[in-house]
Amino acid sequence: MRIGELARCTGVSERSLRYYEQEGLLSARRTPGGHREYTEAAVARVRRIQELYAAGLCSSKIAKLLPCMRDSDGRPSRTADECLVSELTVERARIDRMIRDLQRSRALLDTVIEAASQG
Amino acid sequence: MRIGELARCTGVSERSLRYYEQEGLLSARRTPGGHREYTEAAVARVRRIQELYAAGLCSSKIAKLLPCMRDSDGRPSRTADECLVSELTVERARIDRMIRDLQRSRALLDTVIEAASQG
DNA sequence: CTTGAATCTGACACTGACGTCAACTTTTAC
DNA sequence: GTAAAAGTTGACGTCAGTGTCAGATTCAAG
Repeated sequence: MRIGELARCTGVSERSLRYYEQEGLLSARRTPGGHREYTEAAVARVRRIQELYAAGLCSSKIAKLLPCMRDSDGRPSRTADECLVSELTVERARIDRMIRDLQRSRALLDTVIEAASQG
Repeated sequence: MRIGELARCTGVSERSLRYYEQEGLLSARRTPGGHREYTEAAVARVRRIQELYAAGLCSSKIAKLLPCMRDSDGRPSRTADECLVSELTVERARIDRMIRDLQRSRALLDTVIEAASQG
């Protein structure tokens, strides 16, 4: 699978896919001519990367985290070391705060929307 | 209350407070010399602004939304019009998706953290 | 009146994921 | 073999909120 197809079937731009490779999040075999060749597993991986970006993790954190996660076609290739675990624990706390904040903001929007539909 | 005090007691930088004013999110009376004078209500307002920023709304959305919310010292000065309601509904849907995504990512982190503490 | 702390405006820098364009090469289709 | 389509690298631009610095002004205290 080449980059165009992967882009189409994940909805992620080619630019982003090359960026992911540059950041060490995604790898690809190369054709003799230098074109990227992706496996089917890349689709799930790209989706997962997007998910983690959306959760506010930066490239370097994702790069360290990915090898510790069970992939669609394999067991995790690594276990998180002590340092990574402490980083991830911090991220998890941040995510928890973020969820709480989003729920509050959602409630605020609800109030305004409801007030408009009533009044 | 001047800008330094407001910054200290909200934890938001003076730079950001001036930016909020520039974006129409926060207003202040001025002393004869031009220094900003904030009321007590500004503290709650700044916290609310930060909350909405954290929920991913941009300045212009927040600017339109704020007058429709009940403030600590007052009833909403406006009701959202049809256009704003539809924008807010879109934002609410985005927030809902974001919460779901965060919960998924949180679960992923949990799995990795737990695997490390077990194995 | 003077001094120092606080504030003012305006401009430029940064971050990080990604858009976009240029110039070139590889692959694909006929 | 040739043209079109797809891919390559590299560089620079964007956005939005904020950091930071410079130079000028105002405020509070002695």
